[in-house]
Amino acid sequence: MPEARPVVFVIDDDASLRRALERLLRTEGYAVEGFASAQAYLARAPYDGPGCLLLDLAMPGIDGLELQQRLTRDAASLPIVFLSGHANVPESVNAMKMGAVDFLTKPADDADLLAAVRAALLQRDTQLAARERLATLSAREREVMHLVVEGLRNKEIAARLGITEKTVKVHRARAMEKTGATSLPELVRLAAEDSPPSPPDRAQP
Amino acid sequence: MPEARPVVFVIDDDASLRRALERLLRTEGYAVEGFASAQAYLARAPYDGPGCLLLDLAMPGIDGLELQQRLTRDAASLPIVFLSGHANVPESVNAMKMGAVDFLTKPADDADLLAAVRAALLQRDTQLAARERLATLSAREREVMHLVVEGLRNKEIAARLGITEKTVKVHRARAMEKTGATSLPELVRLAAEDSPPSPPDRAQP
DNA sequence: TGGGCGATTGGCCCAAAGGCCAATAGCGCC
DNA sequence: GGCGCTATTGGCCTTTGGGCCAATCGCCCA
Repeated sequence: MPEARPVVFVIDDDASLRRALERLLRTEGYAVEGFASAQAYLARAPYDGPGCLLLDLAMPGIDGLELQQRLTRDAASLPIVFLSGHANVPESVNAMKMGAVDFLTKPADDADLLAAVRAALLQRDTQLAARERLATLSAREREVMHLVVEGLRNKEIAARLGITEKTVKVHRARAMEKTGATSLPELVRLAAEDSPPSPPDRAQP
Repeated sequence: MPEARPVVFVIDDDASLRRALERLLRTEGYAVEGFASAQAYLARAPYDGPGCLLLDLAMPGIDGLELQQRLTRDAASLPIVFLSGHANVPESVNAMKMGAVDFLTKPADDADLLAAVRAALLQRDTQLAARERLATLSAREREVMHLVVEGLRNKEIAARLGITEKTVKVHRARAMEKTGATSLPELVRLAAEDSPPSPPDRAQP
């Protein structure tokens, strides 16, 4: 575990603001990485530990909303807190519909900002806990798990996959064991936390 | 079924705007009820059919956000689409965090408005479908269902409730039958749609 | 007071899910 | 070639979950 401390990725073209945010966040015990543009962030080596994004809306090149869209496409993306100076209502609403954790306006109150970051990191923790447990599953185990969670009986899954019911039982048991789920309902909820690239349940524009 | 057509409740203190919205919505085939204030809406006989709210933010007396908070407290509330003239970003973000379906600004494009209403009604349909199926459950059946969904085995539920495992089986079977769930995972998802007074998963301010 | 409904329980039996031990086969790596 | 991991399958036995029929009891309503 080289990454015990959560990392806040600050993406804002205003250098002085970045520095100010870094100071604030560091004193709270977070690791911070600043980027002057979305491109710079995208160029960074992928990160999949605990953390979140603190993202400016208006930036030269790729703007905040566009970056959000790109990142949200894959499920492994970090929760995003927007921080913007001259945003309008439609932009902020869109960002929220796309799954942003919060949308703050500059100048933001330190307490609000830290609260939003905490909320984002909490969300990330939940995400990671689920993914971590699902990560050790083999492809076949994951496949069986999904069918189980859809409500198919072992017999049906076996037919669907062209294998024996016995084998299904084995994969199913391993999936339960590896994920640590102690009941079917628990597995159902865990699996739900899996694939969800789409934000909660709101309509997409 | 006296209420086949969905009802859009328009709450706005601007009478002429209300009339315009009514015209637009009626031509789309919706039933419309207009109110000049939140109080007027609250005074109306409770409605639990298909429908949604089209709500102005700034109004004398109880404002839109406050009404949303009151309504959101109970799970039976209708989905809300905000429509506001001079809203600022924090207000709109709060509304979204509280579970609003959308937040439009005046003057709103007809197409956007109708799209938002459609999304809200769709959400309502899902809500209703779940509640309708859960409505016929007796208190005991519902109680057992919740424990089942939490992952307890029949034997444990029996001990918890101080009754026989046999009885638990009966309640469980009835719950499945009444809700139409054909598998445990299905029941889990159905029950999740039940109690949720809290908006999806975002942080509450 | 009789009927209907929900809560409880029993008995019987069958189907589904899980646990344990063992064995074979294919693949990639040391 | 051998080791380790995953996929598959078999057999056997136990635990759970469900289905069917039947019976009591308490309560509320016509």
